[in-house]
Amino acid sequence: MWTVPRWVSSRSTFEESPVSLVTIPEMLHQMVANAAASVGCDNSLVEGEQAQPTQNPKFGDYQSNHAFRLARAMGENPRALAEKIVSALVAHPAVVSTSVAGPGFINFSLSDSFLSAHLQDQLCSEGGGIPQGGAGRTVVIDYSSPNVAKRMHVGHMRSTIIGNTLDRMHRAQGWTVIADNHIGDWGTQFGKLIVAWNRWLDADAFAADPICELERLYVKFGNDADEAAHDLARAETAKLQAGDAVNNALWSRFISVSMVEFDRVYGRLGVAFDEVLGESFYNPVLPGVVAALKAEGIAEESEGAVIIRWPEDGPKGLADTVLVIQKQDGAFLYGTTDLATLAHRKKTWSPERVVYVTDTRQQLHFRQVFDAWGAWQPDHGMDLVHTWFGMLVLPEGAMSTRKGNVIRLMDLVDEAVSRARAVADEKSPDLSEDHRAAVAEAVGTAAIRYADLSQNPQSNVTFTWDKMLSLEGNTAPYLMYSYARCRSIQRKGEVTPTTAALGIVGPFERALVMHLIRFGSAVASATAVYRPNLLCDYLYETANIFNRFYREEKVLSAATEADKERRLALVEATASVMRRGFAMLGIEPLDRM
RNA sequence: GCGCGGUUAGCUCAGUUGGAUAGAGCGCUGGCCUCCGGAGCCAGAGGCCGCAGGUUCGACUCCUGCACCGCGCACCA
Repeated sequence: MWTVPRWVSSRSTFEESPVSLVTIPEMLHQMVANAAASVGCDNSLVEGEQAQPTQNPKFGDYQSNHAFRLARAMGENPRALAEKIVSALVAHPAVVSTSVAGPGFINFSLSDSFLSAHLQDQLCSEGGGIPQGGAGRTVVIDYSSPNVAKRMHVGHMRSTIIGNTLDRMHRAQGWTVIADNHIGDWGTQFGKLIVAWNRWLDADAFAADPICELERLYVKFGNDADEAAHDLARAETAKLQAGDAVNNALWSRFISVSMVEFDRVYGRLGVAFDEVLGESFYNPVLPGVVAALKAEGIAEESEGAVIIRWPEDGPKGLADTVLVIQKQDGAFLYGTTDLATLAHRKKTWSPERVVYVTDTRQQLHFRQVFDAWGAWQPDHGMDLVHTWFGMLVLPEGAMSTRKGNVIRLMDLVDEAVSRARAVADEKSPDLSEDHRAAVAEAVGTAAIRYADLSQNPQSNVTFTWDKMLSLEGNTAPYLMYSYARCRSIQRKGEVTPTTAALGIVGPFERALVMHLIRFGSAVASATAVYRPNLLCDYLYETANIFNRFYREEKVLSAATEADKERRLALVEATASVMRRGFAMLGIEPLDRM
């Protein structure tokens, strides 16, 4: 069996590298800025700029737009300034040529040997070219958060998949990640469930499929409960909260059967948490939170409830809004829990950042919570991020248990795997039964993840089976197929690729190398804006460019041994980037499919 | 009413600090050699980037106004 080769740098020390730790866009910008300074420009007029890859190879490899920005700030003609800057550029071994184009673009062409050396360094570096900007830093990521006693449906999918991918992306960049599943395991629904359990439980049904029976009971309560049942439910909730032994035993049973069900889905989708601290975990400290907020003058009593109120001239978006942290009847709300959760996270992990992954409807809520927390703990020092995503709706409108149009996450996974199985049976009859089953599982679950991840998270999603489960075009199977092609070539190549063999001959090899060296910055920028779709785009392009290379250049039957070894090295470079990308997206790399 | 999003090809959607000729998938049309995997590749048709102004060397991108759609705004999460 082919194994993943270990890359060995052909250079003796990292210091000899012409690339250093600076990225190419940074390096080129620095050259331009130095030249600009030498002709009397003040670079501080424009901050935070970088060079960028060109759209079209005819403009060279990278372009700088620095002259435009300087020219604006200085009131000069951009084209003339660009020419002045270019004439002052200091020669650099990596740069083959520079030119001024159009109204003032400064274009660079880089040498092939520099580009392949850069790729070598990337492949030999610890993160495979992914900047380790998270080393020594801790982030808590809060995602998925389903409610106990109900099966997960496709409405839970986005938080789970996007959150898990952000989790993986952060880990790949060296962050210490605490993935926390803040499950909904507390509240008045348990009183109802206990009443329904006592009245209508079908023990056999519970034994066969516990969470299905719990759902039935909950729905039945909603449909059939009379006034007396509702009164009783309130009493049972009160008993539970007072620590009644029987109710507590039932409650923990509801939670444990729910967790078993959740874990089944998580396992198939490649999702795992470090902590599962639900709402109930914080329940004991909530009275203290409210008392503290009142004592600080942050919260006040109003109409019998305890609220936090923002004035008319309050922060943007919060003006004239209210957050209720304790109801008239004394019960606490999720805002209260969220504040207690922040306190716990600060005390336990002291993270640099806390990231919440929820849908758009909770934007106001988290602004309120973050602002209230800042007022309560002004020196907390945590960066609080709510990265929201758009609504998932069905073509016929909202999904609701009442309408009976919920699509369960497990059913979606089953359907995806079964469709993938049909394709595997058709396309790869030579693989064994077990092998095809494993391929179908990997392809089906990856297709679901990718279908969600490849969209801009903030767009709304209209759910359709065919879109969700497509196996052609810009989908996970396409990426996986391209990877399997790499592996197939390697299996048959019987030559261990080495970084020393890396090089560039011709436009297709060059395009591939140019793209592969952008991997790190693609990961970094996707993470910076919490948008996995940018990473999907990058990997889709990787597959595209590789497939073009594959079509145009023979690897195993290359004209010379040098061509073959060089191209085999490029194949492994591509596979290596894809493996790392797949790991972040939660896609299993398959050698055959 | 206030706030947050959205409006890009027939459909579903990308479009990173404002950059050179606005991209992809699906669908449609036409191709792919006895050679590394056809879940693939190549080519073509298809656009008033919601409308109207503004900012500037340059606007799908920034600003203002308008239209339509979605969501949120005190005791659910």
